[in-house]
Amino acid sequence: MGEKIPPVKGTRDVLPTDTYLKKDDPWVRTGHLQLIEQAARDIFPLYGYREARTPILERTALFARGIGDATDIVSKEMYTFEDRDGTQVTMRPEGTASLVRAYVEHAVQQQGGETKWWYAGPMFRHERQQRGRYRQFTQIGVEALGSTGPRIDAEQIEMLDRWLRFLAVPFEMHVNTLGDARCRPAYRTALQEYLRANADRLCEDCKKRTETNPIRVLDCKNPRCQEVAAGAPRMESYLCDECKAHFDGLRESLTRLGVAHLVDPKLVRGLDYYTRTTYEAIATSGLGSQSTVAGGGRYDGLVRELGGGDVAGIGFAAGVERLALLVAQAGREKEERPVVFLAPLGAAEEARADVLAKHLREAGIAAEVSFRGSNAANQLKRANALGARFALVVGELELSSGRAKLKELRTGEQHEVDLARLPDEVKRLAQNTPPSAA
RNA sequence: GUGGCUGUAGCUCAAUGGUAGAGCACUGGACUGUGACUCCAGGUGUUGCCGGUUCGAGCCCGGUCAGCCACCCCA
Repeated sequence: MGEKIPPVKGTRDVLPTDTYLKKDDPWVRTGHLQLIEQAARDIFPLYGYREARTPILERTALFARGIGDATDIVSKEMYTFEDRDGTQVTMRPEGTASLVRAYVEHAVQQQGGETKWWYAGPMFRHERQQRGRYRQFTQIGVEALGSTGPRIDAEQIEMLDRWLRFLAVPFEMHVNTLGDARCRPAYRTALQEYLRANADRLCEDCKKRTETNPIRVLDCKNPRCQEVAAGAPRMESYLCDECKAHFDGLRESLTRLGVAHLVDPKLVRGLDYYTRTTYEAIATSGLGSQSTVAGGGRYDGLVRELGGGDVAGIGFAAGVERLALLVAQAGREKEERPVVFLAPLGAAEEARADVLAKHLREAGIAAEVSFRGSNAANQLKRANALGARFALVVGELELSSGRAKLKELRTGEQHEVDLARLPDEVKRLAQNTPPSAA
């Protein structure tokens, strides 16, 4: 026997049932992911977003330039390697850069108007894993390109709000503004000067952050740093007129659309490309310290940075595994179970059952046949374990008479049916008695 | 990348340094053709891995790997 080959660290299997999963595994089933994805697939097109699929593998330069060299993601978390022809390639750590590359590559700007895309797929970051953080994880995200005003920001935030509320996830929507290329530098400088003057009261990390990413200091969990942060200059008072108008417009729109939100001046996003609007949906319970369930913002300079025109954009990305943890806790899941379980008692009956199953499936009814050649009791036990709604025992009597008893497992009630018309009979009975909630 | 905690059967867990066990689940039977309740029977382990201490290690020690939690960062 060969040795067992373990999975790569930080990667996980998602399986349809959890009877073989460990109890303290904060993990989820395929059904949880499917519920989340299906909801996105249903809701996003209502807002005009259409699906785009881009490669998982991209040139390293795309992320280095798009996300920012100095960010943690680019500087220490990317899965990067040299392709056989010498090209430096990276397994994507996020989706926005790729979508913008595709937008530029195909000169989508020439079509005019807004471009709204959504995407779903695996992302890779080499981080130490913990609850809600994995090296391969899944994001569902959207990007809206070609519009500068705050109304589209509000529409997108309302869409995220609707999606999360449909999923019954407990969350709060936080919004903030980071200013733009004109007013952010002035604020950054003022903040840095303030932080340097108070460096003796900052933690070691924040002393570094003062130079690399001073806005992050505002978000530090260290109580002493928070005291310093409390007295720091505020972005609000440095916003240029345009940025201030944009933020005011966003909040008005959100209120008009009925989106509950709170302004969070400490909301800072880690990627370099964000300007003006930033927002995050933060879980209020159920997750550990990785409680951001979706985050996004405006990136008005990114398209130009990646070789395109002067095109504004805004998008968000949601962590599907984090959502799934919450959906699992709420007990919500897309279920797939057989409607009819066929239990044949001998070789001739098995042959007939196989064909009966085919007829049921042709009629759109989920059917499973036993392949185990066991007695009726054990096959019924199997039908019950699978959660089937009906069981049909096929024996000599049924073969000769062409009639059988269709047993409803929840109630134990048996209905006499004509095998030649089995799909119709099942449909008729399924209508009369609603499926059990269990 | 740093720190803490934890690794025993598919799962949940026992086992004063002295023969590795139970419950659940699974499979079969009681019931030669009717599940969920009941009863009976069956099997499984390189005690994560490597080394050390010891007459003897699942237990003690060191290392390592993995998982979880937190820092950091982010989805």
